[in-house]
Amino acid sequence: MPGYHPARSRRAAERKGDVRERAILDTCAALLARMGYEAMTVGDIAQGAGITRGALYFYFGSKQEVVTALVARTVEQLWERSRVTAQADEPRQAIAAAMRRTVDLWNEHGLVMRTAIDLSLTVPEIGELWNRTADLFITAIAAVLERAGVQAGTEPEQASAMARALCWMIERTFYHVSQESRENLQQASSTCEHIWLVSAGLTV
Amino acid sequence: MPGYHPARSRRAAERKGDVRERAILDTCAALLARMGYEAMTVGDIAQGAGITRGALYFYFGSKQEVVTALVARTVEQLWERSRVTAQADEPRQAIAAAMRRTVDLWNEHGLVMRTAIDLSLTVPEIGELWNRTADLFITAIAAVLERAGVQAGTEPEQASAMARALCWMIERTFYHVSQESRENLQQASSTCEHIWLVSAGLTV
DNA sequence: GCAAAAATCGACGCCGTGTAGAATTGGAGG
DNA sequence: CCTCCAATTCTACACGGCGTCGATTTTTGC
Repeated sequence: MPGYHPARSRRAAERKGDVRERAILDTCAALLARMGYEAMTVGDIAQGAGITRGALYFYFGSKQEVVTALVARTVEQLWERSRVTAQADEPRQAIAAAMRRTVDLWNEHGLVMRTAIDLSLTVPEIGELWNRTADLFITAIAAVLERAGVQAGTEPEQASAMARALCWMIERTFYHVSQESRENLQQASSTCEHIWLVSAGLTV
Repeated sequence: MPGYHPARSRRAAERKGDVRERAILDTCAALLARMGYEAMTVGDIAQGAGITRGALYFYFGSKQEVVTALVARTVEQLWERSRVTAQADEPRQAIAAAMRRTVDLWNEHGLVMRTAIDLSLTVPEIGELWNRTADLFITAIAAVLERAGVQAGTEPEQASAMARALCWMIERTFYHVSQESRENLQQASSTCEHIWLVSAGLTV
């Protein structure tokens, strides 16, 4: 494209900075795993990415912004995947499939998801991101419940309210158990699935 | 020994320091409510308690220790109360009573409990405290499930595993909703109660 | 009333954050 | 090849919070 006008901004095409930016986020994820949010210092991230603190502040305004970007990157993958996923129409299968996907999700992104949950309170930006993600799940759960015969609505015994509670149950259960072994995660998943089934009125 | 610096050791009855210590914890709770853990500085707590930072460090070794003490104080009240509470023997009533007590609990101590949950990861001491508290609840829930006919055991569809998931559901639901209104808290409680009932096989 | 212990203070050093401005690189155009 | 502008990087600095130390004042026990 000879007549290509970049006009402005780094978004032209793969500047050096884009690579660095990714390197920073990757390093951040690694350090997050190794020593946790509090202990991780901006200097550590910079060093890990092969630059100095000063250079890092060219890309991100603060430590929080770095982590927010990391969470955003991860969460967008989730949204992407959930948009693609087809909805099975038989409730029992839908529930089983959903729990299987959830296990994969936490196996792959457990660390970042835990961090997102931890920082939801202190970093409003991350809280917003995570809320939107949770709402996706709640809506999906509610849809399954309704298809299984639970009355729609937000009253305590209706689909929306129950979906919200079930979502928190799953989130918290996986949050805890994903810090342990994968076997436990599978077990916990089965338990959640069972409660979800029973709540949908699908008792054996 | 001039170099002797006890961070926290007194055991004769009601020294002046005991009053101060309580004042510090009370101030800490107030500040926690007004501006949250991160924003709250050791200087703020000291000032609120009418002393200087230096003096505060005579009572507590760090900001974390202060909050840990606050959580410990609150949590001990919970243990006290749960020990006193009689166990109703009819499952339906037991569940209703438990949820009623949970609502009271979160209305009264919601702030500190939320803080405890938030800091469970970063402050091991607090995590330990909160885990022990959660175990109390899990055991209680499991007992009710078993009395309602759910098979005892830790396999996915047995009482212990289900109790754990239900506990996390309740914790997380109340955690979120206790930051909002009391009406919502009542609603959420009903939802949790319903799911608990259904999980116990007590449908309608 | 008088030592010893308890409690308080003010100042210091450390570390991490975020900012400013100077210095370097890299690629498009003459 | 040289130049210029923007992108990128660095070094140095100021700020603020944390935890420590030694000195000082207040209580407490006898």
